[in-house]
Amino acid sequence: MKDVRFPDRRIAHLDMDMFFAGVELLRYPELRGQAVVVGGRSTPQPRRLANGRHQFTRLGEYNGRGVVTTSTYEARALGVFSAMGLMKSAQLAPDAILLPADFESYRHYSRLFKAAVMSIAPDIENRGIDEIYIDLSTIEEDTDILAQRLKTAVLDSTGLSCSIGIAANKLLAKIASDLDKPDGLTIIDHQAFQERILPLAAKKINGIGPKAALKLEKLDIHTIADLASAKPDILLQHFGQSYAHWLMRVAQGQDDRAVVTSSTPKSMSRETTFERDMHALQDKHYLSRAFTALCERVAHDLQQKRYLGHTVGIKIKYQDFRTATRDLTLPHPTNDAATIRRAAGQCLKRLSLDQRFRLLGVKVSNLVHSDEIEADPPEQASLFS
DNA sequence: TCTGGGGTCCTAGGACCC
DNA sequence: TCTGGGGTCCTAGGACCC
Repeated sequence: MKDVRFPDRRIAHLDMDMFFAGVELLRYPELRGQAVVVGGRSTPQPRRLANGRHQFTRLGEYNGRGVVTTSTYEARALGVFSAMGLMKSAQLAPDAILLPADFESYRHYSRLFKAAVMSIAPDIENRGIDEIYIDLSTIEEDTDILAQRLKTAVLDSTGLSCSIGIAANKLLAKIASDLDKPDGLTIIDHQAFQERILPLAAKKINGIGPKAALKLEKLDIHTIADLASAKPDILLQHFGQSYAHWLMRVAQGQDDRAVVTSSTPKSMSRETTFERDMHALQDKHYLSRAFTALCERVAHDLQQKRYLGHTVGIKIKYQDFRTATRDLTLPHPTNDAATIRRAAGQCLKRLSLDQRFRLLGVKVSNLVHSDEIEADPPEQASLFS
């Protein structure tokens, strides 16, 4: 049975509700209903007391660098959101509970909810740990019933709620999933597009970030409706040709991107922000060890996933937040820590290191899967020996 | 003591090749 | 020797997303 609201495709976007914090609440149910924040680089684990209860860290006790990874709705009500500096959020909500992030656990629950969805609708596209697109076009089932079944499957498999948006394409499904959070189910047909999408701020569109939004504001374009009725000349004048055309299309709710069910990685990287800003000479020994450790972690990641990379790159973020990158393409792909370390060292020499920096990163890109690599050809020398 | 870590994609210039 | 156009790879930076 085709749903008349989706004559062409029927795409869902499923977004877990405050995912990391939700997983933590499964572990510490006594925190339910409280302002809880997950994040921090040096956040201690809660201590288990003799009486079986836990002793938690309060946000106000935190000292150091780091940002909020996620927060419960109660914490958001106090103004504490993802990506906010912990020191700043501590001023807003000193009594909020602070928990360390446990990505191992989040990945576990991520696998659970994705498997639950795939048991009903196999065509999913991963968009990170806590959200997916689902192509429902080929499933013969009423949209509302199908969506409810998906939500129930996710809840049964994880104990966590999610929000689902359904529309004729990914663009609108994504916006829709955010409209009735938490535990939302939002279906966007033509009428809902007019009534609920057009009045939204332009930056609600995935792909219009802070920079583009600011430029649009200056052109007196605030909502998606404003964007839809903007003069093409104006957009072409202020944005590149291709971005301007994309803006015009998305403002009409048009998007024909496919749901991509499999993809191969393009790069793997590791980076670290130091507790304090580093100086290349004064902190030479510490930095050398940290640099090598990053290379080893990248190499380990590559080996585990069975990839090799042709290009090794580094990233530095200076005191003043300027970032600089350098990279080097090698004659042969590698996943060897020492080889990566040597190449990264070459890159580092090409950067100015007189200013202190707060972050150092190592990246390997131009990846090939080890299955695709032929056995090493015989060395030239051996041909003549 | 504001501002993490892991990614993707796009643009643009220069080298190099045909 | 000059002229030109197209294509690909490499490098650096930046916007954006979760």
